Parts: sequence; C-alpha cells; structure tokens
Amino acid sequence: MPTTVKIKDDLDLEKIRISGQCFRVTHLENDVFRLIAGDKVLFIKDVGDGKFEVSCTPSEWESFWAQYLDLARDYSGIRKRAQGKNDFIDGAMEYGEGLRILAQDPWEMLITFIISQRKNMPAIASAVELISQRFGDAIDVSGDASVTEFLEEHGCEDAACDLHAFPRPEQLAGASEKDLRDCSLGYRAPYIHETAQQVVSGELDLGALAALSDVDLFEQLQKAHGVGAKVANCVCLFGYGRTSQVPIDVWIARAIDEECEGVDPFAQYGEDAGVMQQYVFFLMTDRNRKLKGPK
DNA sequence: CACCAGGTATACG
DNA sequence: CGTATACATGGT
Repeated sequence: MPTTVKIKDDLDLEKIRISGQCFRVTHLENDVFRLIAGDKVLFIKDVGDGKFEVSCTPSEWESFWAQYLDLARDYSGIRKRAQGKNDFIDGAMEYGEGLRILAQDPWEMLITFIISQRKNMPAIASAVELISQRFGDAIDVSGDASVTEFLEEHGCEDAACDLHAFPRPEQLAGASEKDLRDCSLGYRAPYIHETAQQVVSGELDLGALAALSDVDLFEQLQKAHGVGAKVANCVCLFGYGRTSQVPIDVWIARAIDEECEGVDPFAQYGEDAGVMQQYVFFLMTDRNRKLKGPK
C-alpha cells in the first residue's frame, strides 16, 4: 500500500519546482515530482482533493518531509492576513498560491546560492547537479521498499537511477579548484573551495549560527568569500527559515522599480516579508518565462 | 551571435 | 561613505 498524506494548506509542486528556491526538484512523467534534499529523495504525486501519494513511510514523512515542506506554517492564513496592504503584492499572492518556503539545509543553501550569482535558473540547476554527480554520495533506493513500490505503480523507475546526494562539506573541501571549475562554476570555484574549507575547519559553524538573531546571522554569513547581502539573505530565508529576510535580486529590484514606484513594499509585512518576496519573485520570473518562451 | 543571468570583490573618489 | 568595473560560463 502506497503512503497517502492529506495536506489542507497551499501546496503546488510545479510552482515550487520553478520558484528559484530549490534546484533539485524534477517534474517526471505522470505528474510525479522528485525532490532531492541533502542525501534524501522523495517521489510525490498530487492526486487531488488535498491528497498526495508519497514514496516514503508515514514515519519518514512525519520526521523529515512534512517539516521540509514547511507544513506547520499556515500559508493560506498568511495570505489572508497580508491581503489589502498593497495591490501589487495582493496580485502576486494570488498568482503564487501554492508556493511555500522549503526548510532546506543551510550548507546546501550556502553553496547553491553562491553558485547562483549571475546565472539563470537552468544554469544553477545544472551546476548543482554537476557537483552532486561528481562529489556527492550515490543514493541507492533499490533496497527501499516504499520507493520501489511507488515507482513501479507510477511507471517512472528510470527517475531513481544515478541519483547523488548534495556533497557534504568535506567532499567539496577535498575537491581541487580545477575540479570545481569543471562543473561550470567559473569564478565562483574559489569561493566554494574556501567556504567549504571554512566549514570543515569549524571556522564557519553553520549549526551554531542557527542560534543567532536575524541581523547577526545575516552579518556572519557575509564573512564567507563570495557571500554578499543577496546570497546571505537567501541562506537566511531558505536555509534558516528567517521569513522576515528579503533577498533583493534583479527581479525584486525590477518589481520595486517598475511596479511599486521605487518604494520597497516588503517592510510592512514584518515576519512574513520573505514569503511576500517569494510570491513577487515567482510572479516576475513566471511572467518573463511566458513572455519569452511559451514553449 | 549578442545579451543576460536570484551578485560580489575590489578599486577607486 | 557611494559608484564603476571585472568576472566565467551557459541559456535563450
């Protein structure tokens, strides 16, 4: 019997896949999605009526994936409470209904968003996949009964082959700068090399940073080479769940400039500002996607 | 084949 | 303090 879970709140897997916060979510055949987080993989399918079939046991769902999907947070409630302050944000919230802020791993976010600078989203996903393939541990699901059963039922066995975990700090620290460059990291290779070594040496203790205030966390993260305000904010928001943090990239800057007459609308949303940022980012990038390539 | 991409470090004034 | 520029490489 496959595991089925019931989710009352917003959850749109396709929107999350293209939302720019995660780069290892794949849309497979038959509307099955594959999520890789650290060394874990989940296959999940929306079967309607708030029900989702998943490839893990109920226990794995409760102990990891429910938290990863941030199911304890009430996004429809957040949208309702935020409604009415700003017309543009109201529209973005409606457009992005189903988005959530995933509770991802700080280390994975730090490296992923160092990679992200001056790359478009497909290029980021490609580079993340390359370092995972080259330096991450292989993930073998062949012995996992709940996974194999799920894959067989939905006819997507191929999607469980050749999977690799995101590399651990020591695996990237052990990679030479040239090996990293071969993963199309360009000038970011030394940033990643240095950062990995700082994490391995304990000079940068990502676990300990979780105890810091938003402001202190934001400041400490920027001590890593290649981490400025924007990347630090992404790590705060996506890696440490600091939902008041608002990463400002080209798309958010464009939204403030062109849609809000140059006035930053996010401040008035307090602890939910980062969630609003995610809705706006999705609106701007999805609009652009439809504009240029209605593939 | 230009132009752009979820920016940042560095060098200026 | 603020502003200008180089930066590697792939997607469109």
